[in-house]
Amino acid sequence: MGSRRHGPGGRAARMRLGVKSVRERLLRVPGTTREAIEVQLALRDLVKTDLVVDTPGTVAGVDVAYIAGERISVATVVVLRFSDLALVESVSAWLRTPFPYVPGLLGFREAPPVLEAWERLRLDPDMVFVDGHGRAHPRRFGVACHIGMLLRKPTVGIGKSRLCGCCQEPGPNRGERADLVDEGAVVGTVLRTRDHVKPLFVSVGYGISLERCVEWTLKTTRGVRLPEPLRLADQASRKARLDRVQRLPL
DNA sequence: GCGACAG
DNA sequence: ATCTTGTCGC
Repeated sequence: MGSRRHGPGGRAARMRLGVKSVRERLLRVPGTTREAIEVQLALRDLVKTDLVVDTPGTVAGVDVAYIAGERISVATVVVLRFSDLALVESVSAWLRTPFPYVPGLLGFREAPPVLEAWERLRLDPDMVFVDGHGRAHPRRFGVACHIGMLLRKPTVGIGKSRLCGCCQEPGPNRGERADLVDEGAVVGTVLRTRDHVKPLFVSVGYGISLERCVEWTLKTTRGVRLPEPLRLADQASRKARLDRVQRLPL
């Protein structure tokens, strides 16, 4: 129990900010892009990779849809049983969109509505899949890190297209991969989840290793390119969006 | 100055 | 992300 092994993500960093302050910074709507970037730089080194993780019992998928020219955000969280990927819970919440879309600052836009939905959950998922990059981000703090740190859950970031970094073309078959390298660092894995289909960009969101992220991504993907938690979240998200339009038309 | 740029 | 019809293919 020495005071030795406290890296950048440990006690020292938390004492500089305070865990409460971290939550506030993650949820406060920045007034400028400059301010948003400063928050990311202050929190990037608090992204843990060593949370205690057993094989998850349940896994969540989160996604956000937009209405009326993006003025309203509809967030959805689905929960699946890890063993058979059966859907066991689905909740949604809508919010006035808090922040514009700016590449690299997606977390400030999607975290508020996602938290709103998350708090309506009856279950407490063991891990989370987020639709967007984690550390495969110019400042190593993509939306998956933002949401993972907020929820304090092992989180995987899944991007459908590249935000930063370079990579070789992975082999053509499911399971084949290539490192995603940005400024000399491996920030993610370009992973083929289906034969001859465009690969996904997998990266650490929060709490776990990149290897574990890849493992869980493959274990939750069947038949289609996207992992089941995200496929179902995407599907439920569109339904929730339609429900919202019909109830409170614009 | 020009191109790149998650969802 | 969203706006949008049909269409080519397994």
